[in-house]
Amino acid sequence: MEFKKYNHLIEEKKISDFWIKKGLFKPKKSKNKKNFSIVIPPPNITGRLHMGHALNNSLQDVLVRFNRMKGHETLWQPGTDHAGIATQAIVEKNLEKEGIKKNELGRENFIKKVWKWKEESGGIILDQLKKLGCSCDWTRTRFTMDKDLSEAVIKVFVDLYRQKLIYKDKKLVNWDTHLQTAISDLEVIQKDVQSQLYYIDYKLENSDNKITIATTRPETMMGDTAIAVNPKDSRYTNLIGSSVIIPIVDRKIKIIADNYADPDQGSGAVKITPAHDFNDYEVGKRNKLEIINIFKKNGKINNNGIKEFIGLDRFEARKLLVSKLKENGNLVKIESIKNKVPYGDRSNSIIEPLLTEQWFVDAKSLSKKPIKIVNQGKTSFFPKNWTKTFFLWMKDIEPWCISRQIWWGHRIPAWYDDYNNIFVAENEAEALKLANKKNKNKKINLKQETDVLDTWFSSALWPFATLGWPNKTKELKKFYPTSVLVTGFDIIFFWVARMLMMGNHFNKYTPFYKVYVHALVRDEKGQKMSKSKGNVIDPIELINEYGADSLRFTLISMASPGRDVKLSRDRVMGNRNFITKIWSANNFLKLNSCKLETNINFKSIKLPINHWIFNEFIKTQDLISKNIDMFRFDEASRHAYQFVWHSYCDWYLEFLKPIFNSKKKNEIKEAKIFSSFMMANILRILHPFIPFLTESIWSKNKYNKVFKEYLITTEWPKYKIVKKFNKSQKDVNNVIELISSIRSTKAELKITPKLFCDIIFTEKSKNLKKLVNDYINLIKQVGRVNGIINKYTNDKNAIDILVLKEKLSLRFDENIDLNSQKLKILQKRESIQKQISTLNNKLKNKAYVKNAPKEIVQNDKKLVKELTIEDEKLRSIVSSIN
RNA sequence: GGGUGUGUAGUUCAGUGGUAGAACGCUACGUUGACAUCGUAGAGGUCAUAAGUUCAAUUCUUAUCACACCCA
Repeated sequence: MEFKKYNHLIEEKKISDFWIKKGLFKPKKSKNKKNFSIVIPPPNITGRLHMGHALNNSLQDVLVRFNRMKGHETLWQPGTDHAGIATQAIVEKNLEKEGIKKNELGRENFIKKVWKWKEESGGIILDQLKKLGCSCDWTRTRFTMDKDLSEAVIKVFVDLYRQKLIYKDKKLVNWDTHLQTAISDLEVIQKDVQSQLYYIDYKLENSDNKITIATTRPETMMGDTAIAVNPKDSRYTNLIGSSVIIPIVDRKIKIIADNYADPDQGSGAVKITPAHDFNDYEVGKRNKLEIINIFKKNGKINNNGIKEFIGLDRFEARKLLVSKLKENGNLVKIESIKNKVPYGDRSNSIIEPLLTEQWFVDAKSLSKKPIKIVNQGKTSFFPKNWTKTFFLWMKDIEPWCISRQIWWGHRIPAWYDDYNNIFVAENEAEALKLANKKNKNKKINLKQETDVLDTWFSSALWPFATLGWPNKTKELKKFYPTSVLVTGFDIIFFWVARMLMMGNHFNKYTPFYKVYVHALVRDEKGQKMSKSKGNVIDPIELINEYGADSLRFTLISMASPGRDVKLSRDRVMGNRNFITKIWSANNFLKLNSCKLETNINFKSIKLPINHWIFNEFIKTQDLISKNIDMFRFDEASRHAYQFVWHSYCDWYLEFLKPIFNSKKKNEIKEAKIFSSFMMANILRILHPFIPFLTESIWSKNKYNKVFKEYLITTEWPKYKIVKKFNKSQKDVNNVIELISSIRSTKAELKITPKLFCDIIFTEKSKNLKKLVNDYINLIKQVGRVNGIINKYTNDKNAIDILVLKEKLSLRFDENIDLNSQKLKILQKRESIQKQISTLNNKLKNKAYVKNAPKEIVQNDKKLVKELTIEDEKLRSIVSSIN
């Protein structure tokens, strides 16, 4: 009979549609009244599924499916975020292709275009997650710009403002001149670059003396308001307080003393430009220096610059200024150095510190509660060393700049009157009320703040806003706090910390009990995947080629704590083979018309191999369960793989064959039912890892009739080890060892495996003899044995071997060459004797016998005895070969 | 500069204070109508280096080296 191959493309699509159509991803009232919930880290609407997503969501799905099967009422809350800057940039670019400019379109119309784009292209990544098998409750899909979520954002903003935890301030911020918006310090990437360090002479006023400073940004000289030297730097003490002239710019500034100047850096004197450097800004504040801003918002020189530079881009200005310095003889030297330069993570353009008015969250105040919560273990990180990283940042947190000068996002609910008074309220009507109170009897003209909020501001509310907050919904009651957050370490600060701040501020409870932090997915050489390196593996491509199950199983099995996932195509292929193996094992059951029609009555199970496989299964089931609970996905999947392939397929199915070939009707019947029963249970324990294949086989085998459920909602197996089965479990393990010994002996003797042999007992071998007799039918077929010869003949074609420390002889029908075997035994003896002697040396050591635990010493003694006996038996075998 | 993590078989990784494991790869051989996307057998390790603690260290401590990441 020939079977169809498993077609993952067809099956996965079919099963996925089926689950969704039947609504099986929705939370289902639980009998045990326990709840389990996860909120998805919302991918942004411009995103496409990459390996990081695939790993992140495969792991969540394991947890979700596992807990659903455990009978908990389970919600996996999906959704996307609006990615303010990224989305605006894409839509803007698309419009430009049509010749439409954003500013001509106007704010309102532009936002309409963004929504249109979102409806058309913003859901792709969610469809990709469905393809991966994610069992989110898709009917609850949320978007950070949804009406209710936006209301939550506004409420949070207003509340925090009233609590003075949000404020407006004029500060130096990270300004992206390309996007023309402020960004938070987390969105700035410090990159190592090769730069030029310019040494420039500033002439002292009324003197021919000069002072040399070093800078990588000569153009900012136009904004210089001092030169700082270290008060302890004896080279300059006499110059403190005197004035110098900025070359080219021709403006007078003072030399001041400030500890910021490092005598060992450059010349020890440093120019101070408070408007364009964070450190200089502090120096300026300390010394009450003037602040001269020389840049426009697009990075071009403004009217504060010298005449011929106005309107030049910052880099052109630098070039021109350097050439002028050279001409004038002010440039001492240029040094090539490595330094860090700030870049915007979205625009990849150099960030300019710029003095502007922005909105800030008092992160310091909001950080206190999360620090406490994590300290108390109410939210805990796994692996736990991330706690330290979290604290390090949290305890040294800076105000969070939340305003963005873009259009797409939550517009800040603040209104200004003509006198620039600020009124923060949930809507304009409320703001007007406030304004009326303030400006009695005056005519009021309100204008809303044009800035929008940082996307992460709304993401910070994700765990409760998606559940209906601020309304007291039943979802909020049931599923908040969420059970676990699964995320990559790269967004611990961006997202996790901020959710902890907001969650703990606005709710009685912390947003999640546990945070499982997984690693990065890299390529097989351990390199970060990036488009520029061209080593990106597209998960969708792998899914199409090998199936979602194969990809999932690979990622899950490689998710060891604290280690990056090094993914290669070969590995996915290997796991595809595992999928195929299960499929073909099921074909074997079908071929033998194995069927499960009712549940199993364990008392009626007689066959030792069934006892064996069952107890081995229980061991596996418990290991998987325990390991998933401990977030050891790698271990869990390893045990599953090991059991299914090497116990069920390699041995159990082989042991079934002699039974199916026999004429014992009762045994055949039991074997057919029990093998199916075990298959059903295998499908159950594998389901969280490889949901598609398992559900597909489950439905084809009609197991839902017995278990009254689809696989996805069936119970996680709850069976316990049957003690009565222990004897046969041990026996079958011994039979396996015997058969393995026979096989390796044949291989060592270079006898074709095809050949059958006889078993002869040459000495008492009481236990072994009984075992062989009891299991002779299995041994005959699986071990290729003719039978047992009870009479010992000194046969030249026979060889003695040790199995389970007892001796037995294998007799072959053709001449055998014992020499290779002899060599093998001699090697074995050598290793045994070495072991014996190390053990004896240990036992001679009085300190060891005195200090080591008794069991250990006892065990050593026992081992010496056993090894000595084994060695003696091997010796006699060798001598018999002679 | 500060911090974190990782060095175990050819590769990717588990693991343990007291006999070193898996998967993939490799080699040889193919016997059974589930499976060649397979089966059987096998080779392969000074557990990064050094010192210390201990009766005993691959495991604990410290230092060094290498690599990766985070923060400044």
